Amino acid sequence: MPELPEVETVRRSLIPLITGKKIARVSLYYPKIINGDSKLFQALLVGRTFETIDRRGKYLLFRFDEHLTMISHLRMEGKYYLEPTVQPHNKHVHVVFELTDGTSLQYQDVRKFGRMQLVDTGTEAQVSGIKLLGPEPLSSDFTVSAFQQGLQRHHKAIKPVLLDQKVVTGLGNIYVDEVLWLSQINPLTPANQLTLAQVKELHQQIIAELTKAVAAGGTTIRSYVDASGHSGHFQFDLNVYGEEGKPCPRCQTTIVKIKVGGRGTHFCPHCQPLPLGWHLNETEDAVVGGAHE
DNA sequence: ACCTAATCCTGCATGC
DNA sequence: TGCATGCAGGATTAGG
Repeated sequence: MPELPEVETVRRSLIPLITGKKIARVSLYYPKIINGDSKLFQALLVGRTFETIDRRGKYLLFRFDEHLTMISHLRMEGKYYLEPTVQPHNKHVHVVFELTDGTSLQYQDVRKFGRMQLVDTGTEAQVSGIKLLGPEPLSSDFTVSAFQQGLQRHHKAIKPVLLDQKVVTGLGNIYVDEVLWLSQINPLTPANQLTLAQVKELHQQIIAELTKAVAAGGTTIRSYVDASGHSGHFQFDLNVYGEEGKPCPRCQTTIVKIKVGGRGTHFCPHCQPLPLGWHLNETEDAVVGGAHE
């Protein structure tokens, strides 16, 4: 599931493969991947040359000549790679960008959740999905005070607040669980109840963790690979995600998995104690209230 | 305005 | 073995 480090790794690995190449034709095998008019999408890309790729949060921004930008979100399992021919690699390839040199850039997405759309370069910031994104966590915009102000506006649990991309963008389910463990903050803690010390710690851990994960080429769980087919290495640095039932690397207490905001959530009940008033019942659901029956 | 649940999809794991 | 069921989840949308 690509989060910021994986999307960034895709961006970096894809740039040298496609820069300067020209599109001869676009084949669509699942038009729903395209937001807006899919015929227009195909027509506008013919004759365009890839210039570079930028990134905003988890969105890739493919830059072409003629002020054209293709916004692409990989969602769960989207992948790009270069094929030596124009034939689709397999049944999960939904978009083929045929290049004038006889090769093709192919987009594969087993779950068909990914989306692409074309905009005039420079207008991408107004597109829904990008418009409301919070600061880039690895940029100077992501300050402690901006982070604190963002958290202050939410009284729901910190986990869904970090997932919704508005306070800070780029974190997904894996890295949220990891940074909360690193910061020793329970995922159910109301965002506006974090102490200043906790906000500072979380801010620093988000930056440190994402920086390390980018350097490791991302995290490969299930299926992620970059544009050259390489797996990431950061899965070996995970402490809680997917580790339910195993000992916490810090205190040896058994890691538990619960649902928070509808998402699987891993944490250490000792290092990340539940907020006041919460407890886990026998099926490890987090519930509010006393243990009385 | 706020929050939760359902939605989209497929592959894989589980259970009978 | 085969079939049904459930689970995974990012972002959007529908509903309360």
